Amino acid sequence: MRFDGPPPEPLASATGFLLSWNGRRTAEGFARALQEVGLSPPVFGVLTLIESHPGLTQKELVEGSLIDASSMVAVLDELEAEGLAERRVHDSDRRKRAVYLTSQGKRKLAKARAIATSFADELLAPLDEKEQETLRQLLRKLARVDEADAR
Amino acid sequence: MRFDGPPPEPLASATGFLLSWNGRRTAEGFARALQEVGLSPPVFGVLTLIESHPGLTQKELVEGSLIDASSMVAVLDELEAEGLAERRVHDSDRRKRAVYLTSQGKRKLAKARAIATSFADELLAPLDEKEQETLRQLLRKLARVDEADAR
DNA sequence: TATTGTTATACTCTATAACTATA
DNA sequence: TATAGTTATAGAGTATAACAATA
Repeated sequence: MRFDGPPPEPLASATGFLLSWNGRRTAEGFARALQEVGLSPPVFGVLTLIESHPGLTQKELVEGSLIDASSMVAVLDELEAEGLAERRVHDSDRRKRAVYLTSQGKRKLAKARAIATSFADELLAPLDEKEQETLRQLLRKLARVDEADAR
Repeated sequence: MRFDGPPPEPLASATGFLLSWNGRRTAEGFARALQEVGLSPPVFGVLTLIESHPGLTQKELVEGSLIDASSMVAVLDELEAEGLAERRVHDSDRRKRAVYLTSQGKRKLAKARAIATSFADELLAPLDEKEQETLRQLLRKLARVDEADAR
């Protein structure tokens, strides 16, 4: 799909279409930006998740992410092959693997996060700071993020 | 990808991630809703485009949509096979095909539009009307829709 | 018998490049 | 020689189901 120009009318007046279009454009730009450090968006997401909860099992990573079990195997294989994360056998249950970042993984994640932030700044440049914050809060509400926190 | 619950923290605090996540969820829900009338989102988009500009050539449809030339062939093949649109040889240039909706295509589009509208209502239900309008305008601004109009 | 992780496989979507027919 | 449309093919991304190891 092409994202060089604005989305075509008459669809561009519908909020649902605008959500899809902006979302897809964001995802593709984000993926392109992350290629700089050789990461894909799912890999970046999993790195982020491991950092905030070191030692999660693969199953827990699957539950806490948007990725299914077999894709998680591929992601972790890649992370291990590049020395960014490691699977350790779980203490009490040898079926389980506890996953940790290596120090190299932590450094890579910091780099990737900087790239993601600067990409987001560029993406959101058409909006001033107040508008950006309004958008963020509306999107959180739409995704029901805060309701989930309140559970 | 799963969209049953809210997106995982800590990513859910980033506007860029929220854009991708909401966009993808919207696109998938929209696709599921359209299955009711046997249409895919690209097919729906092309139907909409033909309706607003009857007689466009395939090339013009490609330029006015987000779909590349070879995918457009597949979309139009499908529309013709189902009797929703037809390709006519262009008057002055026999390489070109001018594309029109059939009356059946117009009826189907009306049905699909009703489904799309009711899906969007449901999707946007967490926001009140004023918030929905704010979101719509922020997304248009982000997509630079109005700037393009002003050109 | 159930669960964790793995493998093999198939499916959808889209992009690329080669081909045809007309200009 | 260039353009409109078509066909064939390949690639990314993801999902499904069968399988091995362990509980």
